[in-house]
Amino acid sequence: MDVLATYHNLLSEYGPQGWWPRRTGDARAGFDPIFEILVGCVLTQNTSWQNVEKTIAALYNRKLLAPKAIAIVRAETLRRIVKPSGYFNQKTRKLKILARAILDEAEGNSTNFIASVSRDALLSLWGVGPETADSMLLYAGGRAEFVIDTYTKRLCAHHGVVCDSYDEYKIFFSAGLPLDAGIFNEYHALIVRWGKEKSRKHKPTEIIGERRDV
DNA sequence: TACCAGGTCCTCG
DNA sequence: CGAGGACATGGT
Repeated sequence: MDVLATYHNLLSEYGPQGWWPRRTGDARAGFDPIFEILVGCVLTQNTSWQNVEKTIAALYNRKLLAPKAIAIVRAETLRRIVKPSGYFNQKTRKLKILARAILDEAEGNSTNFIASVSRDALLSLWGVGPETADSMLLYAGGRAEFVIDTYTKRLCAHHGVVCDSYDEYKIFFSAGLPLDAGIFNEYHALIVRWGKEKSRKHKPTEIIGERRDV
């Protein structure tokens, strides 16, 4: 599997996917666009983005897209808002913990937090595993950390590549690409797009990308 | 009606 | 350490 060639093939097949960061950048009161990304990373764990959007919109409407607001809002209130995203008990706790970390370690400044936090520090937070940590660092922090998810593993398997661990997949992709956060960002989004396309019924898997294996 | 969705944690062998 | 189960809602 040629990692870079596969990227170009996916990009030409699907075009840019327009993930984070978004362009909505005006800093209205109670709205922190970087924090929104961090929240999205948690909420989308094993959950469709469509469901996550309901929660993000509700948080926005209630001016809760900021660490301080999440830290002080009643857990029961937050639980109801998180509900459409599933796992609402766990995710409510995860958001509270994340917000508290940003307050404690960066005075509530999400941009400073994600710019200075180590990957290990993120992983030490309850509810942040390797994929969530890398998503945060890549999409909120603009750092070149490749994100591995189930679709990524499927794409590899599709090309006859199987690794033993998250870290091995990550090394496999990182080693095959320029260390460019923009490429990592778009590539992961394209892989998700590919995975969705592929899993659709009535639409058999198409071979996308190189097959220089065998 | 089942299965799946941009995973993680906990428990057990 | 790896496998297996729990967590929960909404769309198809």
